[in-house]
Order: sequence, then structure tokens, then C-alpha cells
Amino acid sequence: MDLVAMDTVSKLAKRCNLSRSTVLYYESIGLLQPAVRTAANYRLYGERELHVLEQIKLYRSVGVSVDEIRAILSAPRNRLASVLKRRLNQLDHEIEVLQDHQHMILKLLRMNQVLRRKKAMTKDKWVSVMKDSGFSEEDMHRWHRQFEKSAPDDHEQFLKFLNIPAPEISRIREWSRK
Amino acid sequence: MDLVAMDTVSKLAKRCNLSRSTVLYYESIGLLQPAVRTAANYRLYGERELHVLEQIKLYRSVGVSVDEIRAILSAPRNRLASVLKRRLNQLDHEIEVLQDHQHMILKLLRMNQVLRRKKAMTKDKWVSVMKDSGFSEEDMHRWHRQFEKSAPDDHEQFLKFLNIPAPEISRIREWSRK
DNA sequence: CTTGACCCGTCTACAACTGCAGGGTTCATG
DNA sequence: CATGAACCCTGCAGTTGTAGACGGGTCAAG
Repeated sequence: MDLVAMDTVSKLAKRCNLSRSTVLYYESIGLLQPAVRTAANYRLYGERELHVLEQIKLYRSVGVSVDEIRAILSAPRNRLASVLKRRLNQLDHEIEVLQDHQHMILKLLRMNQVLRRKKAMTKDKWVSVMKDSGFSEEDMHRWHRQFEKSAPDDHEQFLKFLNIPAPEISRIREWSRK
Repeated sequence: MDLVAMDTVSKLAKRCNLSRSTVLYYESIGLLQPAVRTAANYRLYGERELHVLEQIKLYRSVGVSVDEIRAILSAPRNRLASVLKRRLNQLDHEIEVLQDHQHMILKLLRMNQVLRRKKAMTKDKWVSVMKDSGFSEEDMHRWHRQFEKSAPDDHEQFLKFLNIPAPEISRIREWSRK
């Protein structure tokens, strides 16, 4: 086992976008054991554990109970099952993208509430909130693309609220469309 | 107030796909009061309450805490906020569609596990599972469309597993593409 | 006027997290 | 080598739903 390449509990949690507590909870109910412990009794997890945790996350996200998950994880499956599971996984990723979008909106709403009486929202402030919230350039592109695709009018209105000049709005919308 | 058109607590819950307990819980923590009570002390809810409950559902689904929701619901907003909230709602519907798809897959997985040693899966069985699960003709069309769009190969493989003859597979995929 | 489906308030129990408290470990930096 | 930030450990109490049971009241149909 390559000990250096392994994750501690918090790192594993972050990688899966879960809290440390949750991972520990899963261990306490017998869903996910660490691969090894260090001399200092620290938990260490490898690729296998990461994969299991992602499975758990997937099933939890569709409301499967931990008991059922325990059963599923210890059952071999056939080919139809694997096709369907792949699809399940894919949907999970799609849902995650949309939920990211939602979380971003929530942050903007909160920020907007704070700024309401002070100054107008600007593009710079918006960009900095996005950055602070841990969204990359690519995430932002995806956000615009998504927004433009499913609600072009609202997208335009939103850009206007950021006090972005009309030519740049056109440019952004253009760029969001491809 | 049009008393005849109003919902009792269980009806409201069902309309929002929540349990009676949950609606009562929201009342107990001060999130949603019934519009009126009948002479017999029955709770009655109108359109306004339905709307509030849907808001609560939306915010809960993105992990907003009860306290924050209470604050949000009692705050007037400006136009930017309303644009963003509309978008939030829309995303929620999109997520719901994907989750329906996931739930369907789970049912199929469960069914497949049961049938594995008995007989091959057939189109008829699949259709009946869908029907039993409360999915309409339109839902199924959406399912195929979604599946075809984001994973055409898996969609084809899936149809093959249903032992559907090749010409019909082509027909279904064609029909899924528009 | 009974009967079965529905409602009432209340209370308990459980699932799945979530967040401390109190204490040990690691490691870069002065 | 010591000191502080940033980890880690166990254990346990709190949060947010969710489900069900209790004993009893309400309502529409026959």
C-alpha cells in the first residue's frame, strides 16, 4: 500500500464534498472502514475507499437507506445493472451541477440582501463572490451557459442588474451560447 | 375566503409530496400556519399556504436551515432577487425530473435483482413497472428522450436488454430524438 | 344513526447527520 | 526545541425530518 498517496479523513471528506463528521458516521454504522491506521491512530483511505464512499453518496442522494446500501455494496451485479448504475451516476453528476448553480444563487441572494441599501451590485463584486465561494473560471462559464440555455431572458435581466454595459452583455451571452 | 376550495393538512401534504407529519412539524416551528380553522378545529390551507410550503420545500432542498427560511419568508425582495428566485425554482424542477429518472432506475435495479434468475426482462414487464410506479406515458417519453440525449449508447444497450427487436429499437430511438 | 374514512393534538422513537468538548499529533518556523 | 496552526482522536448531545401510535372527535353515505 502506498501510504503517502492516501487521504486522511478530512481530505477524503473534502474530495467527496462531505463533512468529516459524515464520513465518521458512516464508519460508525459499518459502511466504510479506513484502509489502514497510522502509528498515531490516524485513519487512512485509498482509492478503493474513495470509490466506496462515492457509491454511498450516490445511493444516499436517491434516498436509499444505509441498511439497503450495506446490502447493495456487498452484492455482485450483472450487465444490465451496470448500465443502469452508470446512468444513475451520470444523473448524479448532472444533479450536482444544477445544485451548484442553486448554491451560487443562494450566495448571491444573501449578498444582495446585504448590499441592497449600500451600493449597486457590480460585475467585480459578483466575480469576487464567485471566486470566494470556490467557483473556478470554468464553473462560471458553465453557470452562464446553463442560465442562458434555460432562461435567456432572466439571464439578460441578471446581467443588466450587474450594471454591465450593453455591448459586454451581448458578448457574454454570445459566449454563453456555444 | 373560499372554504370549499381549501385543503386539509393531509391533502396539502400530498399535493406537495410531503407527509402530514412534516407539515405539522413546519407549523410547530412557526414556518407555516393554516389560513383558517373550521368550527371543528380542522386546519385549512389556501393557495397562499400552498405557495409558502413550496417555497419552504425549495429552500430545504438546497440545504437552507429552518431559521434562515423563516427570515427569507418574512423579507420583501427587490427585482434582482425575484429573478434569481425564479431561476432557483426552475432549477428545482429540473433536479426533480432527474431525480425521478434516478428513482425509476432504482426500481428497475430492484426488479432486475428479483427477476435475474427467473426470466429475461421484457418490454411489457418494464412498462408495467413504470406504470405501477406512477409514471405516465409522457414521463416515459421524457425518460427516453433524456436517456437518448445524454447517453445514447447506454440507451441502446438498455433497450437490447429488454429483448426488444432491432427495428423497434430504431423506432424508439428515433422517436426519443425529437 | 351507525360505520368507515378522515381529522384532531400529543407523544415517542428513529434516521442521518452535525457540531462541540477535551485531549493527542504533526510540522513549519523562529 | 518550543510554540502555534492545523490536523487527528473518541464520545456524546443537538438538529431536522419522518413515521407511527394513542385516544378521541367529525363527516358523508347508506
